[in-house]
Amino acid sequence: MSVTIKDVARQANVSVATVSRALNGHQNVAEDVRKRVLSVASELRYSPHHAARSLSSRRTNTIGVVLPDLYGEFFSELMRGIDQVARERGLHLLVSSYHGNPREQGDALRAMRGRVDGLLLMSPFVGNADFIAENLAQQMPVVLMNTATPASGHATLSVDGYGGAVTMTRHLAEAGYRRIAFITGPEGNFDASERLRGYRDAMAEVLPGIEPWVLQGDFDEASGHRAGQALLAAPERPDAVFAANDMMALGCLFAFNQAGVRVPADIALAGFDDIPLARYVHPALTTMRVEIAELGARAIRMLLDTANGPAPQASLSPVLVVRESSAGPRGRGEAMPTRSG
Amino acid sequence: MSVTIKDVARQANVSVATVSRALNGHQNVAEDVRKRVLSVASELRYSPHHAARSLSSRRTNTIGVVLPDLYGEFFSELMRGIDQVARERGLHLLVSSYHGNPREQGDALRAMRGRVDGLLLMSPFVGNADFIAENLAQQMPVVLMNTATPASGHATLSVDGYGGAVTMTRHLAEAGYRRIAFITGPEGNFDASERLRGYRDAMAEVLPGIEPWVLQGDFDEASGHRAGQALLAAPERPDAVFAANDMMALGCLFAFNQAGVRVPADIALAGFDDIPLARYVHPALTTMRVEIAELGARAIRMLLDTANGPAPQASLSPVLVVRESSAGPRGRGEAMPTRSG
DNA sequence: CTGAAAGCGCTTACAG
DNA sequence: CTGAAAGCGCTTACAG
Repeated sequence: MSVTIKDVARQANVSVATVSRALNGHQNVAEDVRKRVLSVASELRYSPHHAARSLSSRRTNTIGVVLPDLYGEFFSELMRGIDQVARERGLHLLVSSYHGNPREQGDALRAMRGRVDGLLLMSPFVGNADFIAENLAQQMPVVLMNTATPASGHATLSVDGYGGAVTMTRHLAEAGYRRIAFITGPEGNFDASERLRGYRDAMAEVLPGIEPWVLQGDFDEASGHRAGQALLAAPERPDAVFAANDMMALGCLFAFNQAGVRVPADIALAGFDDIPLARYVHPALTTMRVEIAELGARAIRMLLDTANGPAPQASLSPVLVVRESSAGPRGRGEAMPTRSG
Repeated sequence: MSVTIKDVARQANVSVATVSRALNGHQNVAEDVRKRVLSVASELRYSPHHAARSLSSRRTNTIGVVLPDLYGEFFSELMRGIDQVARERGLHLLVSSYHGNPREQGDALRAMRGRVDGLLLMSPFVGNADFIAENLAQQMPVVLMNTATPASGHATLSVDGYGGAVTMTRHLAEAGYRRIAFITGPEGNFDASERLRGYRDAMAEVLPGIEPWVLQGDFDEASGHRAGQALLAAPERPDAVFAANDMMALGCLFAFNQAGVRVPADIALAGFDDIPLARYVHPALTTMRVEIAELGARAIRMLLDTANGPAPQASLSPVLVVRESSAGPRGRGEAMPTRSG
């Protein structure tokens, strides 16, 4: 058996109540008693039993984080932002991912009961507001990240994918590209649909004579690679490709490299997210920078600082980062004037 | 207040003991009673309070994972392997990272008490065996990953960094390279020192007339970039660079690209780990493949399956993956016979 | 097959 | 400032 508060109390000749107070820094403990307790505790290598403590105190000092996935740069960065704030405030994180499976998401959500004081949830499935309501414990404070939940009454923090896609599409058009293909993310995904919507609206606005050209992807490298190959096999190739995220843009770039297609001389390329890798590939990738770590940090602060007021709703605007992969088709960065409109 | 086992018991007209048995799938519950209990529980959206359950059952169904860091492809892959096995066995993970800070490592280790049934620990500091012993709860089952702990009596699973570095150094020598520089990892790091040792021994063996050439790095991209610049500024440049991990190799590649130095025509390059990115950069990176996810999966299986027998010690051998970045200096992959020996 | 009761290791009013 | 005691929400021998 490991050492409990009783062992410390016995050894220090005080009650368990006093040990508890001394260890938790309460003021109503005599200084010499406090010292004795602390010294006995450290001598015995006492460490409070977490479950017991949280059962009686009704607090866990832990924040739950439920994400669709954990792998890849995006989630890695997101966790970094969340982790840093948690650390500053002395909180632990209980992380759970559900691999896109709604049943597992429900399990994960329910498994958080009695383990966390609040929840950060990313659930980018369109139309799952009811699902969230059903699986969320009634009183659990929560902040939804990049989650489509109209009028859910929950606090939300999102990346403005629509605005970002508009900006990128305009940039490509202004750089002189016309046949701009778009590789979209998974169906039913909130981020994916927002970015696609931005691409379509911007195309209609700045290149009204040109049909939007959309290829299906699912946000991973392999799907970008397949889309790249499909584009090369098309009767008429695009002169620019805008992928809904950087991972797909990299897969696409790989396909172009293999086929000997030069970027941007033959086809320009752009992504979305600005993962660290984007600047290391050759040519470096033009993309929309999303401050992913900042998204995580702001979400957890929102959770901790929103006492009982109305649920705040906020969004982060991505920033255009122009690199080599979208240098103008007539030379390096020489933008052709837009003929359209 | 949220709904507890008492509410379910009252509503189903049975005792809490029976509810507990029904919910936990014990056999000694009448079928109709079980059905009634389950239906009431789901109707009430009952979900057991984790802390209470683990306090009384003395099991948490949770495995603790304590890592130096959480960011980057290596840890992402490692977590994927661990997570998959945990999922298969219905276990949760409590993940904690200590950012290389030994005090935080001690905190993380002690914070696991009463929260986990077993522990996976990666502590790549040389000579920290005492530290681990002091901060590990006495009876806690643990598997150490890539941790230097001679005769610690704990189960360990490691990557054979020494053997891997020997293999890579021989490969470069056989491909005809002579002035092979090595970018090493952080001082006092077990993996780093094993890889460096392999490089030195292999150099002495296959290129006895040539001085080893070691640059300091710390396993991240930026340090590889700095090392690459330092190498380019040297009076006589190397004809190959072997970085102790892929991230530093990528940083180095970036420095070479910026300076217009061609890889492998001017200088060959090799890394270690085979992160997913290694095949996406241009030119694709020669490296030692470490099955990182497999390392995690095997470690957790070791933890779960090692009942009370002697602590097993195992290691994984990396595999040489030759890609464009180390094509022979006289042409594509034409290896020059080794003159040495 | 079922229930009453003890107990897991803490925290926190309540008295003093 | 300190202690005795109740209680957090469960599980599990122990009886029956």
